[in-house]
Amino acid sequence: MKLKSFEHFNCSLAQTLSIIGEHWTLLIIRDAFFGLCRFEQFHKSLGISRNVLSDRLKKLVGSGVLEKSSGAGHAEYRLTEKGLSLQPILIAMTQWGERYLSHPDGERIAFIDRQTGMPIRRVGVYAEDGRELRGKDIKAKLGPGVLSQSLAREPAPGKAAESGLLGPQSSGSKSLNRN
Amino acid sequence: MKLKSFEHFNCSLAQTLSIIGEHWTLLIIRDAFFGLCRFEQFHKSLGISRNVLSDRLKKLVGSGVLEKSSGAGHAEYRLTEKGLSLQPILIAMTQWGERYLSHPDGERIAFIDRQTGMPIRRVGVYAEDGRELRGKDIKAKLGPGVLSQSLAREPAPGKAAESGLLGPQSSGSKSLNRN
DNA sequence: TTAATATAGTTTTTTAATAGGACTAAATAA
DNA sequence: TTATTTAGTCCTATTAAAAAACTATATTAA
Repeated sequence: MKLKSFEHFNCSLAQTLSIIGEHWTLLIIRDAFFGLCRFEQFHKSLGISRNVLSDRLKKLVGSGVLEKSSGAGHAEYRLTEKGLSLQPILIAMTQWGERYLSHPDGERIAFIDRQTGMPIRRVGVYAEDGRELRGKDIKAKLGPGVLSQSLAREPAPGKAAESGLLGPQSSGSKSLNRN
Repeated sequence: MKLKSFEHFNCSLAQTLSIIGEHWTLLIIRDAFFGLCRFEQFHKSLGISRNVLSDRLKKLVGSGVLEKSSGAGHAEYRLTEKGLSLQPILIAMTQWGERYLSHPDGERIAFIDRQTGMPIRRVGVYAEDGRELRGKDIKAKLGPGVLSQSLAREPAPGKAAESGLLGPQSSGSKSLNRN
């Protein structure tokens, strides 16, 4: 059957994954952050099949993450503002890999504040006053984008409620953590 | 052909994707953050095929993101410390979706500091002194985990250099942005 | 001008992964 | 004992990805 898409879930995470969650997509974006912009560059850098690369670039242009310019005889793909805003996600994932999948020879990559030369603060969840938050320090508050719909619509029989994605209790605010 | 795995790239992001980058995986983890812990709960919540769910749960246990306990007659899957540390990634992706894929009825989800009741600071990249950094404010510094290997090993002929993933210039520190 | 090369794809074939449903085994409840 | 719940496994049809060959266009070299 056709690969199930996440874009019909009324969930910001699921819809984000429908754009950047496909195989290869985030590595293409990563290369774009490192300055690659041409088809052959992505192909060589990643070893990705040309047909898949072609498909992914089209989708990324279509979703506004990359923009294509066919200026000087050859195509160029560059990150838009929307694409540049993925930077915290990429860095958070890289830092997680550095921490939990570390290389025996030591650190692979660190991110430096160009202005001061100091390492950046670890990407994490911080309170407005700067405290670092984790697990049950944080709760998720649902807004009208999910609540209006979940009150108005009945889920199709035999299918899981898509708003039910938010957990067993379906309204109010929930801990983003066990218990 | 077999789906190409990213785990042999010497790259923290690629290896992280080899663990959490498969179809459905991040939504399973999301549900685990919302307190779901049983096979049938994930199946119903997501509408995922049972065989795929079984496969993903096994892999997540194998990589230490979830732990399985078969205590009270039924299996339970719970986030480990390693899994809980994915929270900033999930929240950053959710916030990106809120911002760029917004729902017509308004906000879907916001994250609240339980202690103060205030919204959390947006997950982003911050300097040690608290300034928010973006694009070319940040540079990537390569460490021994990539440099020692890239000096010692020659890439296989006909294959892209895996350390070449870090862009056209292969050592020193690079901007994590175009320019 | 013609030939060679570079670039950006498309097409084709093979194989693996997913969707969906049926089935199974064990434990629990009625 | 029988029914039900739970956590899977198994099977089939279809889709997506890998790999390589091919095409079209533009640029460069002879």
